[in-house]
Amino acid sequence: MYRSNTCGNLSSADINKTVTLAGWVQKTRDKGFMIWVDLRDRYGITQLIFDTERTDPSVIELAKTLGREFVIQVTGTVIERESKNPNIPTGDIEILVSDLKLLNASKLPPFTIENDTDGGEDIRMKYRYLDIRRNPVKNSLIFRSKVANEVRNYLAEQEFIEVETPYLIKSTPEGARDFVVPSRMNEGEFYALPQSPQTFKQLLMVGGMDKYFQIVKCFRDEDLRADRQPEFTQIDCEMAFVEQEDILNVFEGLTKHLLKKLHNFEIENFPRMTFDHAMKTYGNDKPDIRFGMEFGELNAVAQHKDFKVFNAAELVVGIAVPGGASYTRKEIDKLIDWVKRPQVGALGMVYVKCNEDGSFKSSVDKFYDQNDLAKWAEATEAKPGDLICVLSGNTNKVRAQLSALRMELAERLGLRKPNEFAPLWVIDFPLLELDEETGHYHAMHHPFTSPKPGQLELLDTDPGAVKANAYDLVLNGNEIGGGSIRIHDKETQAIMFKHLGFTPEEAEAQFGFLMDAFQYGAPPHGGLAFGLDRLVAILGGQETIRDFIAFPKNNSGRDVMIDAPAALDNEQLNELNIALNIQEKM
RNA sequence: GGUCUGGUAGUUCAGCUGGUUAGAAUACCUGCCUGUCACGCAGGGGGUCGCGGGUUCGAGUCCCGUCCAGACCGCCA
Repeated sequence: MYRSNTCGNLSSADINKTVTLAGWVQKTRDKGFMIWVDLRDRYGITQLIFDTERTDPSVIELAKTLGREFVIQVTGTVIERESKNPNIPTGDIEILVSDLKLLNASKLPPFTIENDTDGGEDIRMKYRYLDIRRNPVKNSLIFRSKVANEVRNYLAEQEFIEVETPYLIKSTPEGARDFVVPSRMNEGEFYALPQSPQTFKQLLMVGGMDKYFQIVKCFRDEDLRADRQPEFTQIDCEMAFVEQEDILNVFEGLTKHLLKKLHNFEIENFPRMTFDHAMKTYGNDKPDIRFGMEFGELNAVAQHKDFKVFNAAELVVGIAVPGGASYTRKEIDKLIDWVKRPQVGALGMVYVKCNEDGSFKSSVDKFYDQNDLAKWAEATEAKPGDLICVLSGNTNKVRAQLSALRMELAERLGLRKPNEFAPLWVIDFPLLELDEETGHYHAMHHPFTSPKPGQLELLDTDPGAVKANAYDLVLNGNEIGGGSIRIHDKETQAIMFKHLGFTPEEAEAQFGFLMDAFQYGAPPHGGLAFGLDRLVAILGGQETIRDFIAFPKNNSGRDVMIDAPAALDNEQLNELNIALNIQEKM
């Protein structure tokens, strides 16, 4: 037996007990007459004491050699501390050690194993196994496990069945790039790793599985972000014989269950907002509604004077920044520089200070009088003391820019409170999205999404106006889940593929198996998938998902710990019938 | 593919308009210390300033290139 207790559960109730503990040396404090050692495991820290008067000299001698992160086993008596530490759960007691065994020594760790480590991201990733010993990472992984358990509890209760779908599947040209795996037995052919189990879960519905879910890895070979990894985990769900309303209810229930179990946070029915309304009011299809600062469109009250910039603009739109009227000229100039950064891309910004006395001072006083500005304030719901920030130009671009400004200012003003949760359904997404570069439409969600009833005909006349039975669940400005009611008949699916630019032959070659299945009694069905990594991070109050993934990849998709990806040797390449074609860099 | 920021001790960083022997904190090592818990005190070791080239009497500092890391844009059905 390595241990009788953990380092987190002894208290004054255990005084005089003989216990055996095992763990890592967090820290030694050698006072000469006594040595204290903080012993750490997953459960906490317990203080060990080696006393020149009460401990065998040979044990003291060994204790003096202990360094950080040595793995030891001790046996001793639980005693009451002479000076207690109220900051930790085990602070009333310590272990008077009688036996010390060194289980394994440790090299000096490259960074300190503490909550506020001295190590940067880089070095922590290289020694991730040491990083995981730190509370922030350890607790994040434990939290993730809890979330996954609660998901399973809830869905099992609702009679969902967890089914595993294959990881080695077929590449399709739509959507994200696939990770590709060469087949040794099938010369010159490749599997692809799934971007999502989409078609398989639909086939499970055809197979009568009715209510399916899976906590499943998905893979996308696209560039990364703080909240995007090449392999990520989805809570993937599908239901048969359901309408959109049924799905929203089930997964609103799941989200409520998680908020209740993990944060004891209760909330009434989630608000619902159409995609069009979200874009108009927040410039964004995943608005953070923990705070206001809603868009006020100003075309009607700003395009009647000689200000050419506004008159030429498709959209003039502003937001009111609470308390912003007190910003200095310098601060406002910095704000203007911020929106002009290439990442945001605005050409400039007009501002209006709403003074406490009800008057207005703007950067365009030359063109607009107090009456005009009062109407702007009305449209943006600006109060005395606020600053109205106004952008103009191409509708889509301006909305994106003002949305970026809204989020940035809210962050600076502390309006994005991590312990507040504001879920939201965004519904009625467009079915298709125009690719500005190619001029072609592609599926906004995916090609299996059904159009709203009666809108199929619109596809020929005004494809951009067709709305889909598609919905996203948004939490605090993050898309945490999305789904749709699917197409379940071959004819409609064929029409969709046609509009997405597939020839009938291409559609048959890539998705023939699905359309075949639709001919054998496919039930109406739909579903949704949550991004587990992001969901866990947001529920955990963090922006970055990396600490909620045990072994994440870095910005360039590398695992710096195992040093992957890596080259294959020639023997392996030969076996796979692969010849490399790498151009020498000039 | 692009924009921006960074790379100096084990680690996190400072290092001005180019100018003696490149610093601090922390970690580490040694000694001291009768209740520590961010222990304290005294001392010590520790550097290819990412890499390559250039400008210069002289480069951590300026210029060019390159590699690496991070954030973002494009991308992510």
